[in-house]
Amino acid sequence: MSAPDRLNLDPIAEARRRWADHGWEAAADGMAAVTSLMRAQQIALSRVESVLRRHGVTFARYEVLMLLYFSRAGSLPMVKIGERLQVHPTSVTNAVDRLERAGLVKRSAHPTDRRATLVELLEPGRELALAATGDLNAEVFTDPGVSPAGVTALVDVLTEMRRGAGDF
Amino acid sequence: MSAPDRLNLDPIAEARRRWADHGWEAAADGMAAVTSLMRAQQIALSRVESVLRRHGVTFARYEVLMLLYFSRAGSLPMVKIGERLQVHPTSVTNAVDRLERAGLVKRSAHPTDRRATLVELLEPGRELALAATGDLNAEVFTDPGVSPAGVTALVDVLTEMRRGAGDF
DNA sequence: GTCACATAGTTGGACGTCCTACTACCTGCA
DNA sequence: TGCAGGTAGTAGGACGTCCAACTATGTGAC
Repeated sequence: MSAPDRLNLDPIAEARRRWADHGWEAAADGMAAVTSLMRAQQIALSRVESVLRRHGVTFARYEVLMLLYFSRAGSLPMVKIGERLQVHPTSVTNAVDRLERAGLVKRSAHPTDRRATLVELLEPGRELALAATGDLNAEVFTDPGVSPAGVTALVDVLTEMRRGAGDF
Repeated sequence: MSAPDRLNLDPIAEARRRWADHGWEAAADGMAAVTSLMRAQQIALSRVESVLRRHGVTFARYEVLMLLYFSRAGSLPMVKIGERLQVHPTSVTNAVDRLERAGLVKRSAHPTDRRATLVELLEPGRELALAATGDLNAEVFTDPGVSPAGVTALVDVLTEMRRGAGDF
């Protein structure tokens, strides 16, 4: 081939250029940021899920297990789980259903509020959480795919974004 | 209350601290980065979807429309769409099914490869893409929720991450 | 030329997320 | 004390994503 055998360009950089070319300069950077975020999350989630799959859980369920693991009593009301993880109540119901069916957690009555349901971490759940964390730490978190400086910058920017969205 | 009326702390910063306390220092930053990414994506997607809902499309389908809008011929093979958007072929089938049912795109035969299917942008799809982009630019992309410097830093870090993952 | 292998697209299923709607229960105000 | 309004949790449904499996078609090596 006479043309420089140019491999694929970055699709997001291309989109950003097209945005600018169409007179949308003011929005081009934001578009690139949002689109990058979508794709990077997909990449990170995929890496995480491939590790967790060996343990028979998904990231959503793993997060529930870790939340319970770190909780003082080893149990939390459903609504607290939803608040901490920033997900819809029905997503908590879904995750707890599956964790309970797998024998990793147990639902029990709240001692004072009969509307509420406590989710309690069972021993198999605790063991799975620790084992999965070991693998995640070794295979993903110690090298998340960006330089240490990039990691810091990333967390800082996203913290700003989350705070602006009212996350905390 | 005598205690400093401390509002909710950042759940991710808390998790990071717990990670360090448990002897997982080497992984704590990576964990925080990945978790931040998950949550920030959810926030961004939510903002985008709330705008697109008015136009009757989702972000996945909007991306297909824009890809066709920017394509030279106004049409692309399914597989090309999947490659550019980095999604599974079945996700493309799903999105094109719905776009076609809505009269926004049309499937047609590929002129030389009988295995392939071309997706062609129809006039209503082109108009919807432009109108939705106008709203997205005005309501999300011009102010994505982080400072301009943050936007640049974010895109840079995520580009590094995507390149490392073999995205382009 | 043929056949093994690769590629394009679809179908069916699992899973997570959200939304709407609904039941059960709690709480504060009149 | 009693009722209105808020809160906890669940059911059903829409949607996107992936995976596994399958059909149809293209291609290269023998």
